[in-house]
Amino acid sequence: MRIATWNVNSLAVRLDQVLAFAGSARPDVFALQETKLPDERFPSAEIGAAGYRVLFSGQKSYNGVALLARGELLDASREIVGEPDPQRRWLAASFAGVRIIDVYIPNGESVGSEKYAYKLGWMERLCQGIAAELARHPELVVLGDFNVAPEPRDVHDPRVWEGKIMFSEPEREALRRLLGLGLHDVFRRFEQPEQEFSWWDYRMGAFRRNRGLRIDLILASDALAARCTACRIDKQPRRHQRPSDHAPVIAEFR
DNA sequence: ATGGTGGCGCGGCCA
Repeated sequence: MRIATWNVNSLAVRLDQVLAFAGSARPDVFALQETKLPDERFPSAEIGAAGYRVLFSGQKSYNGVALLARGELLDASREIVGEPDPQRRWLAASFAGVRIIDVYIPNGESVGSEKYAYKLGWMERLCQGIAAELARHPELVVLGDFNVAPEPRDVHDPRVWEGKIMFSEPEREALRRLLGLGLHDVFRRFEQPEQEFSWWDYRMGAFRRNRGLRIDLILASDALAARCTACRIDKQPRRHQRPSDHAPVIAEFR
């Protein structure tokens, strides 16, 4: 099974890039974030014509998550259990016996802001929600845009980013608590190039200078991580005309 | 340098 995740920063703008990537990488399950589309505008027909079934949980202008799959998606959930949230950031479903949870963790704006408090609260609720899902589904993947770089090697310059949004200690601690449920960042189970990132700011030539962060993650439960055979970031789409600011991440499971 | 680039949608918010 091949699983991919990509923050597309507007599916309306990036639909052709999504279909091109799906056609070449051919993921069985493809999680999208920041679709920025209300459900009535979701391009189900175009994606269906490419051979994917779809689930989506969108809103106008902001947020929005979607799951594309080459087969049935069962037992869909659009809210963390017991945690209604008007911001569409969670979409879970089961595919071929594997629980797939697509998340778009809040950005948090800046350390100490109201949005930062919302982010830390959301991550705490996420941890509870994933614990509940894990209790029912031992084979589970949590993937998406986490808006947190786990370790210094996931940041182009840790001295610059220390204490900043996406690399502050409370955010990394919240991510460690999530991993502590029995999840594995599968990217780090394989040899990887140094300075390998998944997001680069649009400004200041950050991509050209590889000033990025690795904030797009695929986390697998113990049972599933044991079956992971590869994980990589595909930087090619970030080189396109009108790119997303994120690159897709792909993992293989036997 | 509180900048800069991009999406949404048409002023200002969000990332």
